[in-house]
Amino acid sequence: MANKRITSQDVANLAGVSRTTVSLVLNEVKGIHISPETRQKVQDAAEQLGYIPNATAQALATRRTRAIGLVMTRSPHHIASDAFLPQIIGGLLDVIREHKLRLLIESVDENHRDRAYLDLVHAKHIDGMILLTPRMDDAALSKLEESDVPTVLMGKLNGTRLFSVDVNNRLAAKIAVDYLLDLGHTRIACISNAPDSYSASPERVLGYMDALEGAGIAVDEALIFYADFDPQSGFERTEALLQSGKTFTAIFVASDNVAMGVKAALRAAGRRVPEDISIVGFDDIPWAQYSDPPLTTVRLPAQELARTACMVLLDILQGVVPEQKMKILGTELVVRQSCRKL
Amino acid sequence: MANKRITSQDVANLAGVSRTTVSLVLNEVKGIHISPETRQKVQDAAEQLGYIPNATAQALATRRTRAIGLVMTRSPHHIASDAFLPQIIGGLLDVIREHKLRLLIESVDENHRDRAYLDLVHAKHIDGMILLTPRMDDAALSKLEESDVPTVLMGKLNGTRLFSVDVNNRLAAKIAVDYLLDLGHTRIACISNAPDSYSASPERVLGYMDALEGAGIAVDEALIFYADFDPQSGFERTEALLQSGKTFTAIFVASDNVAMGVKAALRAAGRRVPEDISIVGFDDIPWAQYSDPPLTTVRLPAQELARTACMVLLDILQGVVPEQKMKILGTELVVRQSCRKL
DNA sequence: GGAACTTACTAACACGTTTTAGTAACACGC
DNA sequence: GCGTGTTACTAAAACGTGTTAGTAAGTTCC
Repeated sequence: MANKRITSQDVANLAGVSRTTVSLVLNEVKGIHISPETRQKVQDAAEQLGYIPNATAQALATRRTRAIGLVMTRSPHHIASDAFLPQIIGGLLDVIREHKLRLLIESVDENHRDRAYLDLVHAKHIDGMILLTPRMDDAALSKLEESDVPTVLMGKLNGTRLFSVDVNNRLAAKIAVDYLLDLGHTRIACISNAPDSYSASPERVLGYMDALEGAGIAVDEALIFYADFDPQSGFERTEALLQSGKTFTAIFVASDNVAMGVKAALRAAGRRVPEDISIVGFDDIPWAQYSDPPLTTVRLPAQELARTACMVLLDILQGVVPEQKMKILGTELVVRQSCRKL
Repeated sequence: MANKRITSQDVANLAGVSRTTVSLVLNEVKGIHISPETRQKVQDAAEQLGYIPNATAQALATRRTRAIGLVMTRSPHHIASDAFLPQIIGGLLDVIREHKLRLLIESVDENHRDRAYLDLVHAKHIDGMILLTPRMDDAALSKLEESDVPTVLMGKLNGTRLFSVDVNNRLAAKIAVDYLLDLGHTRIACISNAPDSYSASPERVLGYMDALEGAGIAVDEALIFYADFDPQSGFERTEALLQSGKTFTAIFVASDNVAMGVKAALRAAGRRVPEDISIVGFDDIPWAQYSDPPLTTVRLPAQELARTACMVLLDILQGVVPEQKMKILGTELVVRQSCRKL
């Protein structure tokens, strides 16, 4: 049934006009005069033939692919257990669909990411990109900054020229730890979400420190651990924390995903939540409210972040320069049942 | 810094050859004779200029976009809480990167999906597609079947001509319920993962029935509920189940994601897992092993499914016809601590 | 009643590649 | 010295669109 592709030429022939006219009518180019009758003829012909413009040819002619890329630098293993990814993709798809764009997912591996970012855009696969969880030590990023590739970061990066969308990680963490302090906890451990080369991680630890200092409590470095995104790493850090022999009555875990592992490790060690140990998480992934006990956590508006990042990128692509370099979205402490009053 | 795009013409000029030769050399076209010196000259020139072929132009000329689409028919809300999506994307990216392809994510909304599938391919955005959780009542699918668009289904669809990759949902469900029977349970409820228009859902319910019938237990329709992918729906169905007044000692929940809500509802009603109620899940999402108690569930090899689907699609794209219409991957009952012996 | 403008279109080029059809030069067999 | 092959390349067509520059006809202005 190899039905030949229908081109704008076919439409032109059927309508009895030139290909140019077809293009002008179907793209609703303004500032140009086409008679209503001709317009109708073209539309009818296109309809009748079921004409679908070839996106590739359009992209070549306009030098716009109408696609944006979501670029991740994490390993396939980390991607697979990222509870946020669906929310982010959901948010992006929302905006993208409205604007008739497409979404390309790319993961750039550690080794040759220096070229990869730029290549993506140079090869004209995408018009611009959204960069997820950028690392501060990423040399490739500085190349990106120098070029004029439309880019929006999800996450903060100190001293970058790039546009970004984020939450105030430090303040949100402080509020979470303040909550534990208010409940009377004074020995509070901290397990951060990721290695400290990922900007959100040290920010959240700083917020943890801010809270302690605000309460006049000395920070004990031995109570601070850095996990690695997934529950397993939370499990391991918690084992280390328990074996350290340090006493503590609460843990601030800067990632719900990691907190899953933390809770499992506590359970394995016979410590109950919240009776023995209180836990505050971070992110409010969809499973946080269904865990046992329901996790008290900081709600990070993942979908909103994605939506906003996408809208900023679209602005840039249309030549509109956003008024602010960095957009900060609000967070909210969601109190559930994983903490108790001392 | 608007550094002009470098084209193959630039490379040709620098190397002192024609554009054709550049193309022949860089694409390593075989069956053609180019002297080693010329070959070197071209490669040097390309290297020196940092030449990156324009993917759009290549796509137009070759009529291959080197992109495949992951198409979902679920709503943005469901996408956001889909614990599988990251695994699937991870699996796809694995294969795709090896083959220097790209991955396009598309969600097709309920309303106008009749055209949407075909348009994607006709517009030449993608060479082929992987369809996630297809619905049996999807009229658009039959149009897809008639066309010769390279497509692979993740999930089973009765009587389809399309290639598909799946697990044996029915058998896997039977094994899960057999396990509960072996533990001595006889009053076993069933909460399926999704409405029964999604093929996996009725399959799993059938497996549940198979097990009961195999044990000589009559199926009680009042113990069977259909959830809607997310934890919330599991919560609600469980409330309904509890209010029905029916007695039961175990629940087979055909989705870990839904099981999260089921457990929360049981907890809210004061029923403990596994002391009062045993639960077997399905999927083995990354959080199943970290829930409290760790969830006994059927491991569904999500990444492998995605990888396999992708490889089948690539075969089709290269003109290789897979020997089997349907590839079935194995599942495995992962026994943890959410069930007790009666 | 001619210059200036507007309307309604179209011819032809541009986008950057792949690929087909060729060509020129040289070798080989007889 | 003439066909036949082979080697090493190139000119030009093709892919399907967007867009610029132009044209012919009709209208308005004074």
